Amino acid sequence: MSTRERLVESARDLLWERGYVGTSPKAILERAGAGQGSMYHHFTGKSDLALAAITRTAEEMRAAAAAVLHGPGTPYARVTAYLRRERDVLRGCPVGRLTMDPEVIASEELRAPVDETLDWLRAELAALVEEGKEQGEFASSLDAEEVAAAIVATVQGGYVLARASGSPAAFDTGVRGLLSLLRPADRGDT
Amino acid sequence: MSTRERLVESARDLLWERGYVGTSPKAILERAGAGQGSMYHHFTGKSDLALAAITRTAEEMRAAAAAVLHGPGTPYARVTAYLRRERDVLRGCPVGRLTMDPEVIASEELRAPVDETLDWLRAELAALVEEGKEQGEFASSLDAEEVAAAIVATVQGGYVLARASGSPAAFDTGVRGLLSLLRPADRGDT
DNA sequence: GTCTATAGGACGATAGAC
DNA sequence: GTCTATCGTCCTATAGAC
Repeated sequence: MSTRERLVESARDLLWERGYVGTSPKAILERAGAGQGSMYHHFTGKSDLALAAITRTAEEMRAAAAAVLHGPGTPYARVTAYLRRERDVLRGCPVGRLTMDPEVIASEELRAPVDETLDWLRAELAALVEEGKEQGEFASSLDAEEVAAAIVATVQGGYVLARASGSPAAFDTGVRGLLSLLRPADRGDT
Repeated sequence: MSTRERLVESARDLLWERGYVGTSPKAILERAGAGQGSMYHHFTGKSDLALAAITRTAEEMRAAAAAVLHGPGTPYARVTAYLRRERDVLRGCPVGRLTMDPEVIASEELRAPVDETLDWLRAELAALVEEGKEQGEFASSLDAEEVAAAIVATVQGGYVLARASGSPAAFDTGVRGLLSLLRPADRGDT
């Protein structure tokens, strides 16, 4: 792996773990096994490297979500698969956690990939819910955009509950609650 | 207000805005208009002051939530009132945001008030949902604990969506989605 | 109880050798 | 392209005067 590549990957790890404010260039360089010169050769500074890292993380997250959302099954089954897919729950969402970072939010450039990713996810889920409504799987009274926002919020908030309690169980409990509310009336399974 | 008091209030503001990692003693002192000696006289250090600040924030949050949750109305009405109560949405949740802070999560002492507050909120909502089930307002098939977790998660995740998009609207959209899923079948209003 | 002075190290960035 | 040296500032904490 090239030095540039190692820098981006190290920044991704640290951004996930400690956020932008909590991540120093020095820590990134140590993890990447590179000197300061390498970083300032490939990037203009901390924020430029962070942008590359965040952009890649956002891309990977979209790809992973798309794999499940565009998978097989009814809309409800695909929403379920998305909510239940394996997650490093206690590490939190590598994209969503950045919204709590004051310097990410203050920067149009750094916030953009975060916003776009969550917005894309919401739109994908909204399309899926809409499809479910057409097939009669979801109540026609539901607003697909609203329900999609609630789904994304439950996932993001699930990470908060899990990290607060120190256990992934809280995430799963919330997801089960949401799924029970979403469950088509004519189904009795779990 | 005493110097000690001003220190705690300044720390609360900055912890909310920038988190633990992003808040320096110097910034707290400047905001409080105090010298370093004052802080180290009243507290053993940054984490001790942060603990006092977090504890107070947690207490205030519980009191504010209790006022709505123990208010008048049916269980569904009270859940609605809780979800729709006025919030500084773009500032995020002063308690929940701390879960994204690596040093808060790493410290049993700092994490405890965060965990207890969210857990208390979940239990309060669970009791309310249970009450609603008994009154026939919520489906008896629902698990109160699970639904309560989904409600808390939606709120916490709503802050994430709002901050990502830079607009409080995303929070409200998610809340409307959750409320539509929770809404008793025999009701048709909004 | 509050102040200023100071410590020793980390912060983010730049310079210049190789 | 990568390195080390250095800059000026900020970090958290301690010392000691008042």
